[in-house]
Amino acid sequence: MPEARPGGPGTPGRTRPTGHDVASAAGVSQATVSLVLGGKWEGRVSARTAQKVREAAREMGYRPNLAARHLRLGRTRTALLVVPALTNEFFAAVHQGAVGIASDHDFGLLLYPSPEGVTAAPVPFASASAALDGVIASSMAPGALSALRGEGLPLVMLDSDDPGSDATVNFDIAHGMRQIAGHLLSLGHRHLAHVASAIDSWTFTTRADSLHQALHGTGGSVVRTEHAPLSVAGGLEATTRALTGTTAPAPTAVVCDDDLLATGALKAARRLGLRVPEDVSVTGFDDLALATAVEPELTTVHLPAAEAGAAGMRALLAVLDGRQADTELLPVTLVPRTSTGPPATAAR
Amino acid sequence: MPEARPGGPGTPGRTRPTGHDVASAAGVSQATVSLVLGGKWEGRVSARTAQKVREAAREMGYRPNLAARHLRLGRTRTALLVVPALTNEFFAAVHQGAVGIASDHDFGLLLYPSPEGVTAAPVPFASASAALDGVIASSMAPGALSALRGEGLPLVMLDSDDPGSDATVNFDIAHGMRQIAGHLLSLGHRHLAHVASAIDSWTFTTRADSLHQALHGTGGSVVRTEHAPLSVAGGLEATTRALTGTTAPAPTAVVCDDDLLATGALKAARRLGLRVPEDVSVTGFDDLALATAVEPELTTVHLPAAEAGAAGMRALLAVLDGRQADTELLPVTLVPRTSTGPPATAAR
DNA sequence: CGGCGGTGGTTATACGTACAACTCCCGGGG
DNA sequence: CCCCGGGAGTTGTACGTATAACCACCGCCG
Repeated sequence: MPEARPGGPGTPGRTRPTGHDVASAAGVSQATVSLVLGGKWEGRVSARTAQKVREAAREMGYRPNLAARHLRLGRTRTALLVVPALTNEFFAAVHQGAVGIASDHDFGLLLYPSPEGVTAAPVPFASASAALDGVIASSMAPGALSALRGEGLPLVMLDSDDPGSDATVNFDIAHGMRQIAGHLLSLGHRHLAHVASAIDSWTFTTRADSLHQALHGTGGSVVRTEHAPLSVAGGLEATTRALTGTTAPAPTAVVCDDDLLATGALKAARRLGLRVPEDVSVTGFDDLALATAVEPELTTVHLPAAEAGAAGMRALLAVLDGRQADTELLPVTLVPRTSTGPPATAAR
Repeated sequence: MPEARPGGPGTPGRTRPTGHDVASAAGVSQATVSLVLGGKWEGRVSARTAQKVREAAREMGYRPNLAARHLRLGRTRTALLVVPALTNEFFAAVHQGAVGIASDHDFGLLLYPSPEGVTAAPVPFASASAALDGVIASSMAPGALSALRGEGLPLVMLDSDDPGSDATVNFDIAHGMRQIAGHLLSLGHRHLAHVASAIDSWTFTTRADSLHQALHGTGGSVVRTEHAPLSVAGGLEATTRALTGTTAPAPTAVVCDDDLLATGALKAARRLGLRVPEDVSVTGFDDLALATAVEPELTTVHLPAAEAGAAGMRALLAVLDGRQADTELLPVTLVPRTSTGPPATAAR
């Protein structure tokens, strides 16, 4: 009893050719088509037949129906990338890196930009995308991924110390902060202000810890710490507090947790009538495009964001292949620009 | 003859429950499960049975297999968003808007960030994602989508005049440029420089045309036009050329095609020893976060990028529903900030 | 001359869902 | 008393693919 075509009678247009169509065009069976196009025909199909099949497929513009393949194989070749707010250029770069590797391996990459900051609402799976082979989560709080955990999906974490993941990709933050500290110390700075993110995530606690450890036993120290939401406005306010406070030794440099905060710091200095870097030095972190857009350009630490996305995707593919995927630590580099210089009171 | 489970014997873990599992748990047939969970059981299944089914489904954590559903229905509830370079915050916002609407309607949204500028390489479909219901393309040159056209997929274009699309969403650029022109004229400016994008796309030819039309018959005019790649560095160079040229009446304001160029213009002015806005005014376009990050903050035109993404997704859904989806024109608003002011030589 | 292995395919499922068509049961009207 | 209608489910496909299992043919060896 023939059933009405799901496409319905309202679809007079072209229907895409299937493996059966290719088969009859080439005078073989659908199984042979699948074998040939799947690449595993060595010793099962003659070279001449294989050629005939490939030709027919090309002429008809055949492309396999992914839904059918996914159903058959139980895998979808689709991964999900979870990031906090894609409007931060950093995560856009992460995505770009990941999508590059993904499409190299015929993988689709879905993107879930978590609505708010790092400790976002749990990722909603019941809704859209239940057909995933794995997940890459960037800078997410462990809690936000509890819904994921239950799915038993392979999970790769970027920039996190979550122990529940199958693989991890991190930046060498400690080294970056040592570079920042070393740079400022060598310029003659001893008293630093730290403008830190108010978000209590591993990403930023690590940055704070690394800064303090880098200064340990060097004669330099953080004389003031201010917390701020991760934005230009936040950096402006926090820096204003840090520079107008009544700390005994006034800070001669402001170390910021990222470039947004550092940009705010530049604005704060200007409004306070301070010149950068003559009166106060400012450093950022991440090396966003913003760092070279502002004046003076920011001394900052470059994080290879795209490379992190790529590494995350590679790690996920490795896990899906059953191969071992270990923790990876990506190198970072200091980029000295014009927002830092010797303090006016340089004691040399 | 029972076949080995595709998952293979290497998967000892949990397999997800299927509609059949739910059916036997509830003591009904799989068809009934599908009916109830599909929501179309009115008059076909008793309320008590429906309740039983829903309960069983919830307890077992049942979620339908999307691949199977897609195969059966011939639709995938997945769309593709094509943007030029996601690292531009503007397109990140477009995506955010689109993904919001998409997930409201249980749609997945794939993202294809075209590697280079607007007139990018044709979108590669043979590779990753052949299972799409429709495409939204933002600021893409018509040529880049030729591969798409052949697919016969529903296509919504953002910020383009491509006639081949099923629906279009545009910004009211003409109004924005009239606002810019009016603002500068009322401040007393008569001689303007135009720093335009070197990219020859509808987006930017429209901006140039609108500027000239807005000035027509007002006494103001563009005395100098410089083209530049769409970046801060490009804006810097082009503005330097525009301000050091030997045009008879020197421009007192620089109108830039977007905020990146305007940021470059600020840097150029500073390097030439000109104060903004006392010696020269600068305007941007788009109202990126960058506009308030720089000093002085940019007078610019706000484009509702997220709303455009949302409108595009809504239009696509409408087309897929067989409803008519017409061209939509989104309103834009001038945001006066501190990068504009009366010219020093204000002839009033 | 019979059997045997290899070459070159084909046939038959099964994946999980949505839905058309069928079945069964029960009450009421002619 | 028989048939009809409709409520409540069930049975049977079909979507397009990947692959296990089967099979026909041919040449060759013992």
